[in-house]
Amino acid sequence: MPDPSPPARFLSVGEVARRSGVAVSALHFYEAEGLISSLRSAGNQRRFPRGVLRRIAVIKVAQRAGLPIRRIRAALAELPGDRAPTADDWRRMSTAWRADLDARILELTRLRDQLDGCIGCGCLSLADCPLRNPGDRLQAGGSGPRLILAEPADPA
Amino acid sequence: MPDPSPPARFLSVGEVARRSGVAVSALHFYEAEGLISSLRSAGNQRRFPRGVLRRIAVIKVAQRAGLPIRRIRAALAELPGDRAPTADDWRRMSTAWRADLDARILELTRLRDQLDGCIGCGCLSLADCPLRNPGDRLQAGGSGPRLILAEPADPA
DNA sequence: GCTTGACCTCAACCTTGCTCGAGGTTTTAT
DNA sequence: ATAAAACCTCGAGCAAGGTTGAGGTCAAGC
Repeated sequence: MPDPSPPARFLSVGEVARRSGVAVSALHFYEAEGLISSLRSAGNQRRFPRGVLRRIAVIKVAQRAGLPIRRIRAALAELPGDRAPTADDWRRMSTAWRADLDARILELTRLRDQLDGCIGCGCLSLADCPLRNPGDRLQAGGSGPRLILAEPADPA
Repeated sequence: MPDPSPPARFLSVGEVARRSGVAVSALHFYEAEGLISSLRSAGNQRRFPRGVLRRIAVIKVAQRAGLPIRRIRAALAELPGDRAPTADDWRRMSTAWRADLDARILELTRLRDQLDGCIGCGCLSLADCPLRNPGDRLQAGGSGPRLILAEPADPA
């Protein structure tokens, strides 16, 4: 085996766990989900290329941003598995995620502003409160006021 | 039989579902979780006071803000079940939620700014990248994943 | 007075992102 | 050579926030 003083080219799952702060079970899970991949030793133990640490860092950032595994997998699939990612690789990925982040931030900010506007007004009970009609979702109805306060049964 | 013109004082679960846009099963769930409550008819069917619609509106807003059921239940517990909530009731509740929203918005915004600063730099692989060391160790990832506090990332 | 639809309870299942344990093998240290 | 630590697979379980279905009851219309 190679001597341990220079950084080993491959890492065991335990080392990756220690260095990344991610549990071994999570690494197994990530591999099963296709977020990371490994070679196997003669005895069937995982051997991760060092680049896996960077991939895991990416995964953690993406999770902070609230992205689901599917999206992360899709993004990572664009990154090269062998060579180090180029600046362009990062840019594409982070740009896509920025859009997600922007959308989430915008929604929360709008909600907060509406909450501010509604503080103390109690208008949640009214049909025209912006908080109650986030996306202008108006249920289609026949005739008459078909908002929250409609009385008769009105099956679609 | 009661004439249907004046709004009935009590609503069946189906009516509440229709008017609130929440599934009957979810209403059962909310009741089991203590978010809403009902009386029962002679035949054991749920009869909701009209105020339940407002409570459900509150629940939906809180969920948009990303609050877990526990927090929503705690907030609703402060609201009067019988009389209509006062302006002060709303203010207390929305103020508390605003703090949550602010925190979430702040975290996402910071993440976005860091992502901008790191676009193309590839520095995720380095120990001093701000994205890799959020400073605050709070990285609860939504629902499901447990809180994993930072371990010493490669101190040796 | 019967049929239909809305309602009841309770239990099982779903999805996401993992963790935990059993039972067995490999690697490492002495 | 051996003991301990690390690793393997596979299945079950957890937590949140519900949905779905079975089996049975209630209420309303004709």
